[in-house]
Amino acid sequence: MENEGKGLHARVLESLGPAITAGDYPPGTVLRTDELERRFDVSRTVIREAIRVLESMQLVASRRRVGVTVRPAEEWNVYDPRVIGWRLAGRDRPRQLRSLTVLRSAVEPVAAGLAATHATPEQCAELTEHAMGMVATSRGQQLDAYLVHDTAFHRVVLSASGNEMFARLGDVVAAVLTGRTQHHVMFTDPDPAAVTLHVQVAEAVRTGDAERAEALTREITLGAMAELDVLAP
Amino acid sequence: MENEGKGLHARVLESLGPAITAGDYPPGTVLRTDELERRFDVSRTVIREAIRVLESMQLVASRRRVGVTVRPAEEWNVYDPRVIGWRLAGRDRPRQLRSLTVLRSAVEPVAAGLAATHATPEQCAELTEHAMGMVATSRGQQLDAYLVHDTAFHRVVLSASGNEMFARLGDVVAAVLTGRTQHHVMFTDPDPAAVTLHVQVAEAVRTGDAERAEALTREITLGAMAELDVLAP
DNA sequence: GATGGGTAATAAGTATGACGTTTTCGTCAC
DNA sequence: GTGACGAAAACGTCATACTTATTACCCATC
Repeated sequence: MENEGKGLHARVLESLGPAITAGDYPPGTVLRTDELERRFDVSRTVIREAIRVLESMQLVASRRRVGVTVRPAEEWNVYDPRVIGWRLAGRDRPRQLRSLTVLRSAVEPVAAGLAATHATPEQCAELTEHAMGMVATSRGQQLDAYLVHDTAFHRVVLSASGNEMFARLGDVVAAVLTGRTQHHVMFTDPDPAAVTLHVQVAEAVRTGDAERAEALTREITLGAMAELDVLAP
Repeated sequence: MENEGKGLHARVLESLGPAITAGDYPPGTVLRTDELERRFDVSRTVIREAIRVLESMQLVASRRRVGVTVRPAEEWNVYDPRVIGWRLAGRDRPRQLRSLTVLRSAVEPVAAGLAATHATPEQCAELTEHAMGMVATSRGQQLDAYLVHDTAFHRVVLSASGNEMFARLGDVVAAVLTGRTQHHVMFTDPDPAAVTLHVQVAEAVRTGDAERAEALTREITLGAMAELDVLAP
């Protein structure tokens, strides 16, 4: 484990969080703090702080005289980056990947459209740079390098939209793209059509063509949706 | 204050959270725990638990020898319901309202399209029911009753999409709609065209016409975006 | 036998004092 | 001026005692 230097409560969190989000504790399960104390061999302070964080993610609810009860999945803060990470690492990774891809397909086109009217010259430059990078690494099993440019590209688009809520989805998109690459088994090069679309998006944003940027990005995300049946069965 | 029966740490949270998200403490400001102890007249335990929660929202970072430092707004967990609530209640309410409306305009059309193929008969019934309710309350200063049906309608759409990430945005949309009504000064009745659109969306979802449901919902959200300049200057 | 109230048990909430640990900053020697 | 060493400051952890809300059980009453 790499739990050095993070504080004990973080260690407890990294154990309980994944377990709960993986469904190891069905909704309604009660966890008593003194039991957790013994299980992790830490003080009440530590357990309580971990519980507070889980509570703030709506993963559990703490009630007097009854204990810490696990809440049903519908009530979780599914936008919490840690919850997303835990679920992506756990059992229902396919389900989570689908959810995120659908979310992405809704958000990114709109973000690209906004970027076309809000992007700074620097952001436009970054965009074309990464699009070029994607072209350069799209052949010959350079999937790792390709992924770097791909995630950077989409991060810039979301950021350039000027909407803070969109910008914060950069990590989500990065996770989806990384997940896609991991499952691609490192053999097939990226779809050339997709690469071209990215170049065109960069151009549309640079020229301020919002409608075109949106439509092109929608094509990209539609492609991601199409891959989904192979990717997350 | 209505902080009865919620625990002391929640009281501290409800004081610090709004203050931080309102920008009362510029990024980099340090809060020392012993100072907070005295300020709120509670024990370290309570302060520490509140800090842990703020830390999990990425509002602050706690570092040894230096204290609890306020993080820049770009790093906040802006999807945390409490953060959203605090910001909506605070100084940059207009900004937050814009962000959320844009997010909504991206998500809801896609959600409606998915709902057209995923909605259960019960959900279709609820949809038409609330659309009818909107029609019935759209005239004669019944804005409160109208709002109830409006929020319920959009909640069902998001829920019927079958995407958990969309479903969790129900509260966000409700907040936006409520905010809109509050600023409408209770004099002008809802736009009849918008009401008609809702009825048509309900019908499109019921008949499984995804494209139509999406397009109609996009018109609704475009209307919301248009209102924005008056609403959140 | 069902109902209602009171009481005791239980588990979380709070307070406090002591100690550990890391990080920073200042000082001192070189 | 540079380096290393050490002390101080703040959070981190632990142990313990005490408080409080909630539940469940028991007993009396109807």
